[in-house]
Amino acid sequence: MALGARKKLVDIDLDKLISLDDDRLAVLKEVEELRSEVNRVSNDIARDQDPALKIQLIEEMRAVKEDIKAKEEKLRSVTEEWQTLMLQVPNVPDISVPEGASDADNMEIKTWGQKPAFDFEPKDHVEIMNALKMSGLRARHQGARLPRIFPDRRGEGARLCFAIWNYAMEFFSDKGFTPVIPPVIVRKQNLYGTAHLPGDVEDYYMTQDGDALAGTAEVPLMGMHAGEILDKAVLPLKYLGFSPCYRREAGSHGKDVKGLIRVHEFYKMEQVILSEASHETSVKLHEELNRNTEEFIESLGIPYHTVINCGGDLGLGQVKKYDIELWVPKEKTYREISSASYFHDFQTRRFGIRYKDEAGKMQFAHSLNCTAIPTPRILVSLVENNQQADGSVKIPEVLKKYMGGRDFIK
RNA sequence: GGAGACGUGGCUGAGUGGUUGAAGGCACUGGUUUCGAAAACCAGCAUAUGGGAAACCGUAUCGUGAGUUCAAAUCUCACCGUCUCCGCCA
Repeated sequence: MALGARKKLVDIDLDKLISLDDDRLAVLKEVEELRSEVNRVSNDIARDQDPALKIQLIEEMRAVKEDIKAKEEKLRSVTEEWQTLMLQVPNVPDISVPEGASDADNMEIKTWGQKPAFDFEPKDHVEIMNALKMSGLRARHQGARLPRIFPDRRGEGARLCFAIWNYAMEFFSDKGFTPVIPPVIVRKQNLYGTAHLPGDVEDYYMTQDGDALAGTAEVPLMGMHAGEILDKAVLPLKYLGFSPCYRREAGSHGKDVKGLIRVHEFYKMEQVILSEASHETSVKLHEELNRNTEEFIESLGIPYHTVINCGGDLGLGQVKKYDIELWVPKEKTYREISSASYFHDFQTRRFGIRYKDEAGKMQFAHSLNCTAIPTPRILVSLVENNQQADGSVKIPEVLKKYMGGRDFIK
């Protein structure tokens, strides 16, 4: 655990946690012994017919009860402290995860596609989309600060989004995913379940009722089966969630804010899987999830590379993560478009999602998730890679039938 | 927004203060029977946690949390949720 935490650069005092746990168990034992006595004597009181003896026993138990109250209070405070620390304990990263502090240390493991060679000066997506009236991108959307209200997509821009959604719906349904349109107003409890919390609460938009707007469909989709005991035969459960996503991006410090790269409100299709509790299965499904999205991007013909995320770039619950990053010609760099991670039973323990195995033993399921497609971020690479000398944008073959059979947006 | 009803194990459904972790049924598991199956009959069958090699024992759990009591599924309060009717809206 200590090595795992160090690899993730998570600062946690495990020795303190262990000693807190010892304290907790010691007090718990005392409380349970006293409760046991009360239970035993209470039964005697019920059975015994002698009124005088009854009164005596009741008096005795009254005193024991006071004792219990004091010890329970101690148990409560120790447990609270213990719980707070427990929630900060990270899942152990896989041995194949490279060391590193930030996304700069992620390792490229694959590249695909031919980067476009333009015989004209290429424009960035803001210029292209403005010229084609695909969005209401204004000056304030091009600055160094992330605008609170983000640009719309209109006309061909809106149509292109629907084309992508429709195509993605078909593509991922064919791979056995059940489409779900989940609620995005979620209880905070669900954010603890997915291990987005405890973290920075400032990252979430909250409602007057204390609920949060989810930053990804992963949150409500995982919550769908909270507390359930699943039939093993239904595993793996594969869902394709489609939802708006809300992120305050409180800690992004003006990074990647230009145009449609990073926005507070976007739409995302997300692959979520609940599987049997087997490391081998998790690994297999993880590769599969990531491959699904790679295939999807390949079918759109956009050059990309895949990286394996380093320890410092992993979330609290993630065992391993791949990011797919698409080529952005104008910036001459790759931009993240997808994240595929698996969690073993880290999330399902918190949600209480279980099933009975062949031996009749209760098991916590494993969970995984991976971006299918985010809009509008995908538009950045799609538009820039497919731009033509005349300012038009070539529509990828697979999207044509959703764009009225046309070849270009002009 | 108004009025009422209700939340019990994988499901269904009894249970209004005292060996009730919880009757009965369904489902499931094992057995008897059968050439095999069905049916029938018999037996078993909640979860978490602490101790134990195990058998087993302790504790907690009847929507959630608090309270009353020697003792709570059962009484009180708050919250969450479901259902029905009315109103409003689409």
